[in-house]
Amino acid sequence: MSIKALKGFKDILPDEVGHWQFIEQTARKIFHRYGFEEIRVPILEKTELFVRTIGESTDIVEKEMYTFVDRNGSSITMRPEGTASVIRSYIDNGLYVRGSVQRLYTIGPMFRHERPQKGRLRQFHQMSVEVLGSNRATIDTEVMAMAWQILQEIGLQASLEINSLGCAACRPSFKEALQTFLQERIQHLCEDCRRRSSSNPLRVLDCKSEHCQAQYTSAPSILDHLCEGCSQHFAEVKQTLSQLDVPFAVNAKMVRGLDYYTRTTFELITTELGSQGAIGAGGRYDGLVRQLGGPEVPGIGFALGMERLVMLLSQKSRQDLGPSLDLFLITLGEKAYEKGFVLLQKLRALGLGAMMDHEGRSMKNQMKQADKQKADFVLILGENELTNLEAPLKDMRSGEQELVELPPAFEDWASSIKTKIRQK
RNA sequence: GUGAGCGUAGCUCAGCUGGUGGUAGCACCGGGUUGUGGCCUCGGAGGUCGUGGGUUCAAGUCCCAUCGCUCACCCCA
Repeated sequence: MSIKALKGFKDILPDEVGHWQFIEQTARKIFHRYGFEEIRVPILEKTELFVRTIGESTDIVEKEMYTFVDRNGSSITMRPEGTASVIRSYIDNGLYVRGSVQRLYTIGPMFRHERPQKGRLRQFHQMSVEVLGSNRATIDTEVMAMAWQILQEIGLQASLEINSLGCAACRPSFKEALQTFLQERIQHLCEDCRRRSSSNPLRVLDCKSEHCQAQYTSAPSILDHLCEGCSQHFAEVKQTLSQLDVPFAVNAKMVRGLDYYTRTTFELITTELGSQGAIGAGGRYDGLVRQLGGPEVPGIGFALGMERLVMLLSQKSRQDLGPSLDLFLITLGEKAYEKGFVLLQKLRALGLGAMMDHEGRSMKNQMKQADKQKADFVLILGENELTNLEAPLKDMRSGEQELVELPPAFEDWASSIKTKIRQK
């Protein structure tokens, strides 16, 4: 029995890695355009970090974390999301002294022990972004506009839904109103909603049951309970999103799975991935830094799900994004192979992408390899070429080929070949 | 955690009411082209039919168990 990868853990194979690189490169380019800097944080953290930030009674913390005791007896966890670690690092390293506003992004694997399905793995990858140190609504808009632009430049479509969850001042009154509403019709609700009505009432609004949703059409809306500050903030977010021509829809029933969110929350949603429609999501978390022992610093961030982006992209385009090669060197016979092997290395030292066959395959086979590797040129080196000191250089796109002189001094071959290739 | 579906070549899959594993497609190797790719054509190699048990003269096919994968619920990126 051969050894298989763990359930929910997947290899990203050479054939698909081009999509990953394209998405990452596009995103990095845009992050930098918006003044974000990369930060790389550890994959393991003390368990306490996630319990305190994400929330003790969330699904993530209750049943999805890879948590274990290390050899020293301390409880550590493989990060289930990125924000907590970045905030920890921000406080840990006193990054607020670098400037009052920090714009950070990080890309890497996250781990959640869930039942795998389409678009949901146990190890998955996120690109996540945080802005720390500003509570202006325009920052919320800027961040959403950036997420929007990344999708556009990758060539994907999604809809942006936004909501406001209020703040410590106004959310309690909404929670109370909602709970009263739920109590009044508790017997009409599904089992899950009954349970949630006391443990996490906001969550019921997200219920999938049509019967429950019918009830909730008349439920109190968080947007009616926002305090003046939150209300103004949300109004400004909507207004500036429109000014920047970012299309959005308000979804007053949107709830997020992490407890730390305040005010603006948003999701980027697609209908083309089956049941896992969120390809990106985030929101504001104004109390979080303080809560973790840092200064009173507001923050906002979001994460994009790499696997989901890759899936969308490969559904859309079948184009091959793999790397190409400058030259494939065909050798015929052992003597040519030996010379060619040294020449190959010289070509590479000059900065050319170059490959050859090492298995003594036929001419036809070597041409096929050149084609498969997307070589721009092929140089053919056999007994004749070695004696005549000239070799055919074939342009694989046009099919044309010309003889290039091979200088008697072996060392000069590579640069003369490079010159020929670069001329084209 | 709950439910459903599926495990046959490296990949995607045929295989009817049990009766000798498919000239199947893609990929791979070779020939057609004594030294020129993509297209075409001919040939070749490649399998403990997931595993274990049961029924039967006979099991890829039926039954049971087990492992694995997938999708959905839930949750979320």
